[in-house]
Amino acid sequence: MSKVGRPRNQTARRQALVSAAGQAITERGLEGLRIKDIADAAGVSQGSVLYYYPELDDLVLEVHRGAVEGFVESRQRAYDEAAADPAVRLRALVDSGLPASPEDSLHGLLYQLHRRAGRSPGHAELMTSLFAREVGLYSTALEVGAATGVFTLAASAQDLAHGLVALEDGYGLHIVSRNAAVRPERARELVLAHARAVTGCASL
Amino acid sequence: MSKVGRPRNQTARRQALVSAAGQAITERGLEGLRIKDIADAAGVSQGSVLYYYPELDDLVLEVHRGAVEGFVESRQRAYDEAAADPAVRLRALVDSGLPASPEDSLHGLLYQLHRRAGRSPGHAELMTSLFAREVGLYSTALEVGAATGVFTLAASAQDLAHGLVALEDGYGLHIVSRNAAVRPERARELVLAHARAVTGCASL
DNA sequence: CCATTGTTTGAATTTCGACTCAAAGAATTG
DNA sequence: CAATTCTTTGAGTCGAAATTCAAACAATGG
Repeated sequence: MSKVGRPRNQTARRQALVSAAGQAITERGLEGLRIKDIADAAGVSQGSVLYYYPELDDLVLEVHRGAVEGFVESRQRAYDEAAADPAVRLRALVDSGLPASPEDSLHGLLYQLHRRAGRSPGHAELMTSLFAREVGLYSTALEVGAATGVFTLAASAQDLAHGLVALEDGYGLHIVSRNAAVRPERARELVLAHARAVTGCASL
Repeated sequence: MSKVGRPRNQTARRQALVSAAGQAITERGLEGLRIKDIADAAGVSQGSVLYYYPELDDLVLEVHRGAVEGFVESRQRAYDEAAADPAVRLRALVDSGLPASPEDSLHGLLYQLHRRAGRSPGHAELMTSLFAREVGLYSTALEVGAATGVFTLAASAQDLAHGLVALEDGYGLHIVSRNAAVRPERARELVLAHARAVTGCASL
């Protein structure tokens, strides 16, 4: 028995491919995604890509999963690293949620991948999960603020959190789509103004 | 001179092709768009499609233009046909701005086409123009309400209008992407709640 | 150091859809 | 109706990218 043969580090290779695919999608878009690009970016042959991902859709789904994970973690980190003051933390959340420019690659990638959601249940699930987690972050921030008396919420934390995430998504969509009327700085100001309004916290 | 030959109704044919292309995009997505599908939907041969649109991108741009135009007109109509009461009119705008279901084809089409904006200036321009016109509609509604004393605006009509459009876009994106946590009815309620908050108009 | 199995390659093949084009069909003018 | 030009067709060509595959290349166990 036990002819192990050669149990290589498949996970490492897979990880490299996912990262390479993300890069390729960022550069040429989902539509223009070619196996060759992924292979080149990862420094392997086309055959290797297919060896690990006979179904290319699985790879794209993995890219999506990775992007969602990375994004949520970065926001969680922004929240945790901000000073404990609820207003500061809420502001940190807002700052971490908008694309800094039309070239912001993580946001660009996420919007690209979200488009698949209408057609693919797997992607829809990831988008749903991202939304839920972002709502969770905002909810917590709002509730802590309310509990400490810094915020006076205009509605349930849940509802307000939904609104903030949707607002961010709307502005973000316009930013990455190069709508000249929506500049990142302006979007940030408007989201903050909205946050100020619904929390009754002037120091935001 | 003057051998007119056969000046057919090119515009009618073009219009038919644009409509057929819109249908094809709705069904298979921008990525999967094939000349054959357009031809089939229009009931002509592939050659004819190329005869009128040697550059397929031009056709897609035309689809986008048509979708934007149709959407803006439908909202304008919704606004005009509502009773003159500012609150009723604002509500009509909100109602006409959200997809009624994940299958809403006009909204679906628009989100699909907006994705090209990041990569194509022509599409970016259309998206920008749509945004500006929607903002215009909301601005007017808000200003009329403020002038008649029905609304008490929490900020400039411009800024509030931006916020309402972005909010709609954000929720709309989740709806067409089949995010189960964002139901059309709920989204509508939340947008209205936001409108109520920023206008101080309880009867909204 | 040989046997076994996992991995990688790249050339050959297949697939699919865009694009070409010559010929046929239709409207208009005179 | 003859001449002219616009329109339509669809079979054939072309090219790009996916997919296959047999052979070469490790790593590990014994």
